[in-house]
Amino acid sequence: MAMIDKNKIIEQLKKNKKRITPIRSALINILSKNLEPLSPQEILKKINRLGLTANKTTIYRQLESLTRDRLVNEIHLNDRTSRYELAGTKNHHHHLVCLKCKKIEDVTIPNDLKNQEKTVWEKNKFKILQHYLEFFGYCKVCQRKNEVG
Amino acid sequence: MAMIDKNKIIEQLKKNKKRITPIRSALINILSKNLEPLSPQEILKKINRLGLTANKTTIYRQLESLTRDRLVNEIHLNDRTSRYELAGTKNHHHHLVCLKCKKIEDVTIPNDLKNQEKTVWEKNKFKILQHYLEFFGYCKVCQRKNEVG
DNA sequence: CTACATGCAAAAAATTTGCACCACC
DNA sequence: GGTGGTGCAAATTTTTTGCATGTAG
Repeated sequence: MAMIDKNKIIEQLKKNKKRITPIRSALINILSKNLEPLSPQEILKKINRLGLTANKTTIYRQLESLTRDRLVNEIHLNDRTSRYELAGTKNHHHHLVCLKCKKIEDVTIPNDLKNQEKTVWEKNKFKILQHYLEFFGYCKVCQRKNEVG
Repeated sequence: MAMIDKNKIIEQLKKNKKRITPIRSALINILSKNLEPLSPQEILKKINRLGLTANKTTIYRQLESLTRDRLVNEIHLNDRTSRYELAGTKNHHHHLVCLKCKKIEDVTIPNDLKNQEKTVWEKNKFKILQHYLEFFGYCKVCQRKNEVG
């Protein structure tokens, strides 16, 4: 998976009258380099590790703003924090969360949930705009480490 | 959808050396009568409304205990709180979350995600133990209220 | 310059922990 | 009567808000 095209994001930000500040830039960099969705705290740590001292409030506000602009997606896995990943430049995908090592992989599914969504429409007349689908289990590596419990 | 069989739960609780206290009983009652997954606060309010004054700590501990015993499932939708629903007596299902009125419906899908899970296995060699699938959109009622935005 | 961003402090919300007391079984 | 269960207070964690100040465009 190649580096995500940051220019598109910058362009979009300018269009929305958002400035390219050091912190926002770093945040987008971090999200684009990380394959896993990150929590605000994780992002904050990574930013601080770059020498940029950012305040948690700023991170929350950035993430909120970027989510509103649909440049970032907020997702909820089975822990009690929100997680964020770049949107738009990534294709629609789902996550494989390893219950052992906590690693999170992306996965795309051909045709995705078209059939299921059709079923839901027919059954419930519910108009689906989006779905979240997350899988939990054991990754390739952890399956090998003898027992899984 | 009929009333959920509480006897099974009671039985299971006894097997696990858990007592049938008024609060636990009320909690299970509430979860069994509610079609939507509830947050700890919502549960607390409902319990208090029954005249039972319960402490939030107790609710959290009950939910943790019941989740450990697999009598209750903890799920995360797109708000920032955990939600709980009875497990076991309900079949595997998913949720339709209305973005307008916030109502949550259950939905079951024939064959569920068998094909998708097969694909994931073939692609990633990830051993899936469970999945969460939640749909977001507009419910039948809210679709009618002219515009959706 | 000026609208957007940031930092700081403080509040609010969500969750956890310690300890003493209480009550099912 | 002994092992859970509960309440209360306080600590922690997560998220939000208000206000003064800073800075990119």
